Amino acid sequence: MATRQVTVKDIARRLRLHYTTVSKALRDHPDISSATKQRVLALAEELDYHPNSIAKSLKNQSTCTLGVIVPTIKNDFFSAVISGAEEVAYDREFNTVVCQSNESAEREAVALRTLISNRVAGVLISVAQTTTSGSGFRALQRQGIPLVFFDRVCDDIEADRVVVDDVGGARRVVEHLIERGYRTIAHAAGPPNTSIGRDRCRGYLDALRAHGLDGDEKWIVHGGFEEADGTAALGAFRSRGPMPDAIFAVNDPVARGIHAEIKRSGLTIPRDVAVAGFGDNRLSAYLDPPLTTVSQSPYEIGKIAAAMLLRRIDEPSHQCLCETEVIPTQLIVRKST
Amino acid sequence: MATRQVTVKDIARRLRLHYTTVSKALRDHPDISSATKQRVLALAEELDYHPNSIAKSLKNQSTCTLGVIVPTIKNDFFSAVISGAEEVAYDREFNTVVCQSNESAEREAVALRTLISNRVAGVLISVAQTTTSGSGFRALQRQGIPLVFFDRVCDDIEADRVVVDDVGGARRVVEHLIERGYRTIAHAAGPPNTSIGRDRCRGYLDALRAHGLDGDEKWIVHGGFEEADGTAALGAFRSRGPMPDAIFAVNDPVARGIHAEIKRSGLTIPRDVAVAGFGDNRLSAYLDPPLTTVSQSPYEIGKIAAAMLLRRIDEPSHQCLCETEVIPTQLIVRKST
DNA sequence: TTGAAAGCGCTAACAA
DNA sequence: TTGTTAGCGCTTTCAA
Repeated sequence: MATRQVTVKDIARRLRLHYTTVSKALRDHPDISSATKQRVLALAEELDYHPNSIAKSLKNQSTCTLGVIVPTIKNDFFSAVISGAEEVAYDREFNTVVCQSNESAEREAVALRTLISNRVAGVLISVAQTTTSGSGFRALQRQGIPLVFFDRVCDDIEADRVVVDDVGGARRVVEHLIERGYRTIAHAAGPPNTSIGRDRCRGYLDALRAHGLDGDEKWIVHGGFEEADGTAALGAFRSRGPMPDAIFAVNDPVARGIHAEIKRSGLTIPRDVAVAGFGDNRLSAYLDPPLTTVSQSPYEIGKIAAAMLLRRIDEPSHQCLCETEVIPTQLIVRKST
Repeated sequence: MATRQVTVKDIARRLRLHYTTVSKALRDHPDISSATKQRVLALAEELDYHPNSIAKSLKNQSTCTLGVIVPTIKNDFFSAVISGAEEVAYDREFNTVVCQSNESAEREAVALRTLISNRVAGVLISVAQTTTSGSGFRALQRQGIPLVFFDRVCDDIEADRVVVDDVGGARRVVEHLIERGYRTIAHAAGPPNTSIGRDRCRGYLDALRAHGLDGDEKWIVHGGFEEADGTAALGAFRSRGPMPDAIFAVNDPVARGIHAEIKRSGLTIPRDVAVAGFGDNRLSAYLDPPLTTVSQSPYEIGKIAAAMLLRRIDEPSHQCLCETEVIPTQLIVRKST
């Protein structure tokens, strides 16, 4: 135990062969006679040889590793995306290393540097809430490492993207509220510096406008993506006068905060206030009443994003024309509206 | 773009220094004059130099990477464990690569081989449901790579472990059922080849025995860890005669399957049948009625397991004395019992 | 204080 | 068919 790991040289020495011969034999190179190959393979097995992919990567100047950076993996959505991406990577014998930014731009930058240093073949990223500039991502591109954004994208940078139809999904759910007869519809919006925050807000406003309902600034409150932000948002609405008929939250956690706070204050959902979210988290179906929301297909997003990234890795040539894949959403109507 | 990444040699050439001098300067080696260091650092910055950790790893014969293998990351418990582990690793500037076995022993073996090939410094693992032998793990140890099991351990192998007090937790929740007056208490057990399946079943039997309630074989049904296994278990109980008073499930997803199926069949929880789980998944508090369960601290488990692993990595010397850390559990009583 | 040489494990190109 | 040489980017040891 704790003995140095066995290398091609160890095998070569024991077989009185040159180590390059062993190397070729192990990779089933046509040069080598099948008799030799068998001897080599047998001894490799016996000695418990494991090829050193670090050395291989150094030699090949490339790794078979995809980096993934997400705000957190403790989140239905991101963990499903990662699963999807990993699945695709696995089929191509690529590894996946996952980093969490914890919504911190600084930590995201560290992750980025680490991935560059590890010479990953490509990076999938959903940007942190506090990230304001795309300069860190440009560093990746300067190193020739392809980059695919998913879900939360960075606008000031040219790169492939996989996003859900945030504007459309938001519009759809707000239209649903309008159809149900709600008239003063508030929006617990996300951080305005995030793409999904902006887009979902735009969808909300689009829907109102399309139905001749003026969007009133006082019915929009910006916050983060957590449950606590929902609680805070409700407080803000309350302080601004009478309660709205309905509230559309930027995502399900925020909706959950609102949902809980409304119930806590003795009001009834949806009779007094209707609530809708975005994202269709696992939990949302179990709330009482269950939450109306918009489903995005995270597993699919992961698969598509990884496939896109692998395509870029395969053909680094036409680096210029960036694609944006928009994944359609689905309105999930439940009892909260 | 797509230009070769810059190396110490590039910096050296531009500065008319030897590349080893640059290497030392970058690492702030005392040999080098501060004037030179500054020039090197400045140019490194300007040229966007990123050290190649692959080369470094090859040279040092070691990486700063921890491998983590879990059945799936789409699971509260495992994703929280990973978060905890990553946190500890991050503080020590270690990377974390996460692999999913999807509960398949074969895929787990592939992950193990990959991690060995990538010469990770250590491995954290919670074994797949279908893994029967520990031989794959022994391969790791033969390579001198330390291994820490968490939650689902492998008994026929000597290694560090971090487990929750499965026996105690199960006993505690079953005792709670007995105290509430339930008498025929069934157990939807896990796969008998998993450590947690066996231990939770043992805790269940211990509690019954301690209170003079004979464990009857017909009240134990073995299955997997998924919601569907709960549905199946309830079917099995039903076919064996009248319903039990209470059912203790090996984990929360299984309890959820049972919970839903009981409601579907028109019975009331806990009046007709009480249900308890294990694990305190996020969802469980939101069921109607909310699920009584046992909380294990996954984030803590991850932190402790990673710390244990790092200690082993730091001091590979006393490889023999293996520790087992048992994390206490907490009974969470809710309305389902 | 800086430079030179060697080597980590592997592969590719070429030579025998 | 097998062997030789060189080099990937870095660090370590020793020499200048």
